[in-house]
Amino acid sequence: MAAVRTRFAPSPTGYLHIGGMRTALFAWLYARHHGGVFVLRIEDTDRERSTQASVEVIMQGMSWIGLDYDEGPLFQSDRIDRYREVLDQLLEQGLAYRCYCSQEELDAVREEQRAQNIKPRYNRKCRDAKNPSRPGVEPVIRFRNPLEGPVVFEDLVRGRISISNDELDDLVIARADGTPTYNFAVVVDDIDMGITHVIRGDDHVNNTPRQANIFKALDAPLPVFAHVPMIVGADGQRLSKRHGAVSVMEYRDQGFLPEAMRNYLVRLGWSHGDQEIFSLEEMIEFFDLSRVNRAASAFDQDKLRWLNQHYIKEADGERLALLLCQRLRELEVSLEGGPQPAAVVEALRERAQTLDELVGKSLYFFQDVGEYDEGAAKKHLRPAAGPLLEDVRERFAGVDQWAPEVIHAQLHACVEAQGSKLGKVAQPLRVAVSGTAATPPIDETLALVGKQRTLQRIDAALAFIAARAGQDA
RNA sequence: GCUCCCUUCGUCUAGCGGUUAGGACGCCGGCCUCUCACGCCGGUAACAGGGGUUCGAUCCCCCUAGGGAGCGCCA
Repeated sequence: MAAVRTRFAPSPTGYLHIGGMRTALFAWLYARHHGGVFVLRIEDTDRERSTQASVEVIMQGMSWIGLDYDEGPLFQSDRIDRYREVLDQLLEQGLAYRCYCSQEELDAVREEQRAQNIKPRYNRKCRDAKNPSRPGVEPVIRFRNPLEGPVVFEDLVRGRISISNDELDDLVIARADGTPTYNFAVVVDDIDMGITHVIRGDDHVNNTPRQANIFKALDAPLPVFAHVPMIVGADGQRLSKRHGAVSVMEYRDQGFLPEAMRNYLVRLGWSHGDQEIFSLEEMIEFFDLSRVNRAASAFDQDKLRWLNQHYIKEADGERLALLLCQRLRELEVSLEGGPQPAAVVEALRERAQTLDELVGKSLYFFQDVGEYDEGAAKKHLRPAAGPLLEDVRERFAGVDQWAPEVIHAQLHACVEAQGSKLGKVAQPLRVAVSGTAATPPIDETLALVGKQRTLQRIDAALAFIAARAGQDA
């Protein structure tokens, strides 16, 4: 049995789309599962729109999510000579022909056909003309598609698909400038690269019969196809910017972990029983194209966030600390005099769904509390909290070992002495020290904030309470 | 318009002729508790519609509806 060879063949005309990333994942997993070869091919025959920058974006995206390739990146633009060679061969064999029809003529024909409610198709004017050439007109090359009979191909996710040749027309395979068009270049490439399984988005199903005919014309065996469904937005419409991020790099920037993204993507349109969490190894072991769903699936940010949180909880602490520091630096937050980033990560990791959130919740450990959260201050920094804060401040001031257990003990001593409850002092403290009403356990939080900063912030809160009392009076 | 494809809770999905139609996210309760979160427990919610086939259809066939894609000298 021939080794499996799959490929990912994006066109470098912008960002790396989430749907493209998932297609790449599936193709990669299929190859890895079968111990086969995964090829990266850049489809840049459209020189107008292709850019080097997008090539880099594609490669970054793949490496971020952990997809390596065994061959490539191969560029179609490097293979122009090869396409020309095949084109000549087809011309010579009469399997393709030159077409001199002008754009205007073609448009007119199409318009006419649309008006008659029939499928717009090339009228094959030049197909059998004895001498169609016109002076001064650079011809395009068209494929001489069979006129009748069915075209059949096997699709691992959809089963056998059959279409009649009389639905197809003689597509252009080379432009007037001699460059090959997509449907032709893919076929030549897939043949030359020995691709056994063509895994791509299902927007290509309708192209497949045309391509199948070219495979036949070239006397090459048909690969197995697998058309994976599209990813749509929450509203069921084609995914676009207005649904939020569509570029994988945006998700990285928003603080998603690559393993979360990968896990989310693999489960979108594919399943292995009820399993939701997959390590890379498990994905490779279990992945199978026949388990890929046929219907389009909606991108669900909430589920992605849930997975991301799962992986944040699981991730190596040092790695997260590094990511945290990196982001704090970008925000120009100084780590000076603050707690160990790794300790902050431990305190916060199960409270954040993204790295962005983690960073947002960690700010008060590293910099002064600016404005108090309005609701929190209103509720907790009230006159009644004054005596408690004063008492606990005094106790804290006398402490040598600034550690959670010690803080905890002092808190309880205070509560007892004041005949109060823990919440009555913890909440005001929390607001004083973080500006918000939600933080990790208070003893842990205070330990991380540090003794000096805690005392200062209690003082500031006391001042705030006093000022407010003055205002009310 | 023509051709092809798709259709199970709001969402991702399991199901492969006989099930109380299962899980996950979300949502709603509850427990835990100094807040938030985690965790745990419980709940809400689906076979697009109509015909067949069959003793029996979510599952097989047909039709309808809805959605998507293609019909380029884009990929």
